[in-house]
Amino acid sequence: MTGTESGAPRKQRADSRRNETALLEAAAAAFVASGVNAPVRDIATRAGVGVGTIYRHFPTRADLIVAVYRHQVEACAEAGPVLLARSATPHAALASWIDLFVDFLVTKHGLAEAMRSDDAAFQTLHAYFLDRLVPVCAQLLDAAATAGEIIPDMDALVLMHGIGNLCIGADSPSYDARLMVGLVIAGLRLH
Amino acid sequence: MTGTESGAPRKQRADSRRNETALLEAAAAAFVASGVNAPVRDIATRAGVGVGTIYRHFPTRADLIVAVYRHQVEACAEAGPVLLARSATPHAALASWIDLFVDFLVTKHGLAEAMRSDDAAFQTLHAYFLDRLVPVCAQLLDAAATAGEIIPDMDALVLMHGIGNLCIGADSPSYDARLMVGLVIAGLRLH
DNA sequence: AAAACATACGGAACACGGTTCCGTTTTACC
DNA sequence: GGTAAAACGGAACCGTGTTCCGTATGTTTT
Repeated sequence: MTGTESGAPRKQRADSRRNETALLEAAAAAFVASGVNAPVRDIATRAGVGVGTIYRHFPTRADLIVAVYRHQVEACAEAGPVLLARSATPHAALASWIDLFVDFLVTKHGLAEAMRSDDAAFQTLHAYFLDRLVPVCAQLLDAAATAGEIIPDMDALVLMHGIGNLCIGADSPSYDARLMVGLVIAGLRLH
Repeated sequence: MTGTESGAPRKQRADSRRNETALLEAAAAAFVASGVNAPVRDIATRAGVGVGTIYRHFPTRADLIVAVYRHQVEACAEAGPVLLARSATPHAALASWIDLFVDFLVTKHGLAEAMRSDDAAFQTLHAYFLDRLVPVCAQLLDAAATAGEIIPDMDALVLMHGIGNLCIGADSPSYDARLMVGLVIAGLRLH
């Protein structure tokens, strides 16, 4: 008989919790060292666990990435309204916020690439980033449009997708992601 | 006639030439069906050859891609001066030319991704595209800058790199690469 | 404290794609 | 024809992601 009575579930085992935090730290270190595509085995070794343990805690790579960067994404999301309130104009707020977002992306080797992957395993990543950040971006766009500073009806999802793309390969010396993003922001302006 | 110059190399074997064209056709078909990252074995099977034969003719995947798309890249490169001569303004020529380039990229599933890969195997691809197209773009940019239509000193390499990036994932229904490229072009304008 | 049980672990094994290597076959030339 | 260079095929190898299951560990019960 399967005791399906939904009573008090056992609390998570101590070793499980330990391994989870060890994995998060190991993954963060590996991401810095080798980018977000660091081999699974590397991360497992760093954390001193077997590969199975990774998959048990983070079924897809995206889950791990989300877990590692959650705070930073949250910070970025929360910065939106703050910037809007404090900036001279909505357009300035938008530019500052996009700057934050770009900073975040370009400092995470390979994250921008991963963001746009259509691999099913990255669905979670995609979903999380977009769910969290697109509304913030939309708010900023809306404020700037209402103020007559930029073209109306710009789709926040498309814009973020495009900015993410522009940040791919940002560490190449012959490329300048910020310059390109700047052109996009300039292109949004009414003139 | 049969030049018997000393050291005259044997002419290429007939089977070799046959296989090369078979491979080009097979690769073109595979690229259409599965994108430019189609498995090597698939291409070999389509062409009815062994995998070794692919590597003998095209040491890297980039070599194969370049061979398959050479005509189209040439056509794009040659269109630059023509557009410049025929368009109302240099800026219009630039916009039209970039449109051509974007068309080329978005219709080749996975090509934009491959273009930006820093994998050593794609060095050839990178080099060929840039060698062939960047000067054309630079000429258009220069003409438009001289005419006072756009900001001066825009680096053609950075611009093409960025446009290539924007075309990544262009087949996603929730994205619009052309819209983003349009923003960039608008951003180039002096205002 | 020990038994009983659920939970979590480790890492071998598998899948898959790129790449190399070498014995065999085909072709060009004499 | 004969011979040697050129080219071929595909098995074998490597690096990664992913799965699976016998074992170990932690928790609860007696």
